[in-house]
Amino acid sequence: MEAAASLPLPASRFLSPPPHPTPAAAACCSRRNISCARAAPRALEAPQASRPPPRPSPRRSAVAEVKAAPDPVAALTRFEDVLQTQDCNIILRHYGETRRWDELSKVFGWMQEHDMLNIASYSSYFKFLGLSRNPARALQVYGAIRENPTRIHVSVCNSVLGCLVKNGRFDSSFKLYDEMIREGLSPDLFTYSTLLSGCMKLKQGYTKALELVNELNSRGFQMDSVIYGTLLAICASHNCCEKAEEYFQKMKDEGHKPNLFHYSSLLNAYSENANYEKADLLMKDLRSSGLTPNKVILTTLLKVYSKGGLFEKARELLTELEASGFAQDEMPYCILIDGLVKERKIWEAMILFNDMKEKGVKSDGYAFSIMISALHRGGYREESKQLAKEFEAKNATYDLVMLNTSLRAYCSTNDMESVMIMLRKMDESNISPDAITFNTLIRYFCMAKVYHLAYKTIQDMHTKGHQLNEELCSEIMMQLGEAGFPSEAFSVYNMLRYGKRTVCKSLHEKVLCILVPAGLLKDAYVVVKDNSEFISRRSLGNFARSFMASGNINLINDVMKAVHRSGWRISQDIFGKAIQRYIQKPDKKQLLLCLLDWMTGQGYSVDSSSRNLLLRNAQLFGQKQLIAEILSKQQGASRITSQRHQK
DNA sequence: GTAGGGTTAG
Repeated sequence: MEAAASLPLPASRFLSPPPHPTPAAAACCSRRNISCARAAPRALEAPQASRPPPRPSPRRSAVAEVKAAPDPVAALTRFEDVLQTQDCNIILRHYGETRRWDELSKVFGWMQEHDMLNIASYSSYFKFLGLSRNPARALQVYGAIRENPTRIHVSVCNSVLGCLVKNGRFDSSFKLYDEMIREGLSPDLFTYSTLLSGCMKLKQGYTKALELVNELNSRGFQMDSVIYGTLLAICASHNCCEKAEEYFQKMKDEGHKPNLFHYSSLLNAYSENANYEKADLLMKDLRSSGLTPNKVILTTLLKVYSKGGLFEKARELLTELEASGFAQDEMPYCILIDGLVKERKIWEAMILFNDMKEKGVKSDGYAFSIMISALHRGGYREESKQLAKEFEAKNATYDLVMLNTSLRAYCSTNDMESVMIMLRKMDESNISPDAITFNTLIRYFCMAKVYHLAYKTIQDMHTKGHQLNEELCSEIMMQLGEAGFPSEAFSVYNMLRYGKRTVCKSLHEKVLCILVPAGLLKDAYVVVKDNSEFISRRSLGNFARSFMASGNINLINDVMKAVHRSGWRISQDIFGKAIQRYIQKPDKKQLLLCLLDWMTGQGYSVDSSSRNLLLRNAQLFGQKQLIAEILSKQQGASRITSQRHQK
């Protein structure tokens, strides 16, 4: 404070004509938290023509100066003796309302350092952090609040929750809400409408909304028109048409007059099932209640007709929309074009699309993407690609859907150059690919037989956390195997296997049939060890024989056990191959003895040629006696087992 | 001047 006062301040800021009231009086008023402007009885004095206009109070002019300052923090520091928390809040809101997020955070930080935060500061700041898409910062600031009364203050809580919901962090908003309740929050209707709006885009949103409605009822709250509005929208987006009707009626019964938003939500709920009879009745109700349908209502009605296949009525309505100037953007056309396309009236759709263009209606890509996809689906690949090119020539901006749509059109006509242009556009526009993008590319690379690119794309897709398409990837796994890339094939297998979903049982055998001929026996062993029950005897046998012949000798016994666990009786020739391997490596005698012991335990025995081989070479192991004993024990055990089998 | 919601197209 002292430091600030000693700064070389420009004289004009403080030495302007004496303020009214005096600084001392202002300080006195502000300490008692009385607005100086109100305390001064200027309004009662008859204004004289000759009197100068009243001067703003020092606090008000300080606020004005900070708002106008190029560096708000420096300006705040200059006025820190004058400004109070509510003044700083005005400044904070100013930066929020003018969307100067950087200054907003700096002002908040300054207030924090100077211990000048109150409930209103937090509430406003969280609201603006929501608008500036910065929920992480809101959580950080909220988490740092130590005082419990502030932490559980209802408007602070509501604004943090609102910030999360606005940014799509629905799950964390519900979690945080539970925590707030545990800490002592008493929610109000604002809290509930905030949380309910989070249910709109949630998969299980309707169920969650019901929970919240029950909770607010049990706390003794009455639903108001805002809550009903949110609920109707939730019903519409979750295809709960009857529930929407019920709420609409209940709301009316409780004396709330529905507005156009309520009507359009219910109308939208009717459009999902194309319930045009009810929609027509609702329109009558709307008009008789004195409301006038607006663009959105009429466009939603068009959706009802279009989804219901009532194309004549839809066309009439579109003409009406055009006449009212409500068809200046492409949306109503898109609705009708989409309806026609879904009824396979693709050429009618095309005619309407061309009409729209001739009328000079600008497309941001929606109408184009509907037509491009429709042509592609209908097998009109070249026409589809031509439209993609037309859009590309007219429009510089793309979004993810339009990029995916164009990409598919180019891929299916094998236009590699255009594919690459689309990928570059994607990079330039900072658009992250989604699962559709990846699968389109993977399919294309596979079709074009550039398997290494298909493989790279699968890797990329997996790294970015997308669920792989099993059918497609397993096809590429096979192709990689055939093309001589068994390690890559195995890597695709692992990405599928260790992705979240369970994989098709036949996948294991497929990869095994790639790994074994390629000599990747250790990888093959990994596959067999975990999935032997899904692998055919034939493939198991091939694997075991190959492994005994050239697999890692230290794993031979493990492989035997794994194959045995599948329920398959290991054939003699496989044991024979294993024994030949061991004889070549006398230093592995312990492993050999283990194998022979294990065989005895499982009722296996070596055949006569292996037996002779062993006895002949027993001195190599220096265990002639021991080996002879084991073999004779094995024969005895085996005799009993085979007798048992014969019975 | 602390906090709330909702409508149409790929």
